[in-house]
Amino acid sequence: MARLKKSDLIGLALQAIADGGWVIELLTKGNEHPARFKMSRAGVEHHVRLYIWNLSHGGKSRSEHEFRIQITGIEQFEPEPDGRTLILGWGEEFGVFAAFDVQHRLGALGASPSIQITDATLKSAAEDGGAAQDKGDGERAVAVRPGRLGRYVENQEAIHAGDLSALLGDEPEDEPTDLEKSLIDLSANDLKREFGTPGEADLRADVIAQIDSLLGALDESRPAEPGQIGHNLPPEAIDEDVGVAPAIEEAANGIRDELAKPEPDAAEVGKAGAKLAWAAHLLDMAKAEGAKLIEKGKDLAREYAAKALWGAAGTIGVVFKEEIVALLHRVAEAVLRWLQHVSIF
DNA sequence: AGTGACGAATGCGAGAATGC
DNA sequence: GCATTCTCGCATTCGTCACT
Repeated sequence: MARLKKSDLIGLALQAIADGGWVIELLTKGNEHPARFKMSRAGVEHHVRLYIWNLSHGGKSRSEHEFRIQITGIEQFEPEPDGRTLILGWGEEFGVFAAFDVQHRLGALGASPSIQITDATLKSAAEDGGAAQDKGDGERAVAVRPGRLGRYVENQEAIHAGDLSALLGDEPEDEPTDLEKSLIDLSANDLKREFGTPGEADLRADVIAQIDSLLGALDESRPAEPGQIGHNLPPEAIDEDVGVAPAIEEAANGIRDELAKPEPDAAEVGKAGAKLAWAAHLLDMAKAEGAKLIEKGKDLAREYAAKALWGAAGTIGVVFKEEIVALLHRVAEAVLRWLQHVSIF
């Protein structure tokens, strides 16, 4: 069976999460295992530790239905402090990830322990998006299609507790728009860039002008007594009713700061642009789905955006917010034009 | 090209579950 | 109670890859 290299496995998982609209910042080298990374989207941010192996069949002498990962190269699993820990197996022939609950695997490991999952669970996930298998002792092995891996990360605890609604929901996959995909693609760190070429200054000035309009519109739509919002928006802040504006402002200011430099970090600009495009996407979805999301939304990021758009306290005018959505699109498009101009393929 | 490290394939054994 | 089956974990072997 095809076997992927460690760097490919890590890349596959990161790509699956990125395809869900998350901006990924890898904190370890490409083949370092476990991999650690930061995933962020519209003000929501998770630090993640990723353990991943190929999923293989149990062997000739084993049940034909048995698949497993074999834990090699580590003495024990170490959970990510204040973050998420993923134990994944990539099942190439099923096109799904197997995911195991780190809370049940925190003890010392043997010389070459393995963790099993059945083909029925893997097939079921390939069809339905996700599936769980009771392994006894309260442990559930989960299988998840790549397009929903981001949801798995967000709802890991509930899913291993048996609530698969986040994986099985009828909502469309959180597919990024073409604009977001293009920005994410052009945010690759290994792309060469060239600055100061003819026309580049004009494109750069256009981005800054659009950002100024956006920040101005945000200022105007701010309630009379806004309450000062902190710098970064930590994940736990989702529960607070602070709106999506701080995350937008942070991304916009980040772009402006970079573009003030003679040689900006284009990858950072691209990632921030993707964040703005995603915010616009969320706000569009929230507008379409209306206030019901505020009550029922399972996707925290979308709920968060819905609150921001509709104004949880009724203090923010929709007309202003629609204008802001349009401005977010314009900034992201301007960033894309600039990135396309400075990137060398 | 040689070497070592790593990871997957394979086989085996222990223990639990099930059926007679 | 015993035999069989199944699940799970461990050990060994072997192939692949990276490094020198």
